[in-house]
Amino acid sequence: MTEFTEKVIQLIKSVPEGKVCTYGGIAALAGSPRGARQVARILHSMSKKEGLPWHRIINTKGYIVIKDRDGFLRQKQRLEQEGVTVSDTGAVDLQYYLWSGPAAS
DNA sequence: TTAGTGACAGGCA
DNA sequence: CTGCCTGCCACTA
Repeated sequence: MTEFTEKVIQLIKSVPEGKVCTYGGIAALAGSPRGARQVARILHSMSKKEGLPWHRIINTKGYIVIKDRDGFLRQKQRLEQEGVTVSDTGAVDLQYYLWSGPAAS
């Protein structure tokens, strides 16, 4: 459990409902602008712990990109459940739902 | 140790 | 928006 990992987890848990954040954004806030992939790996590892709102993390294009088909569906449903509009393809309106960090609160 | 791979990002056509 | 390619970092065989 590195410091980077803890920060990433804290940030993700800090994302308000109805908002989403990008992998790169979380990585940057955690102190590693190039750690987007590590953020993804952390999410994949922590996904089994339902305590983390991993469904609010998407890629920089505003699209849900996930390896597991079921995971994609669960994420889409959870986002819509929080009031986030998600297209069938997994597209999210970043300019309205993007969360830029704790300072944005 | 090297090679392959991935829930990514950014630049370009 | 879509497709292709390069760069990054950590994990696995």
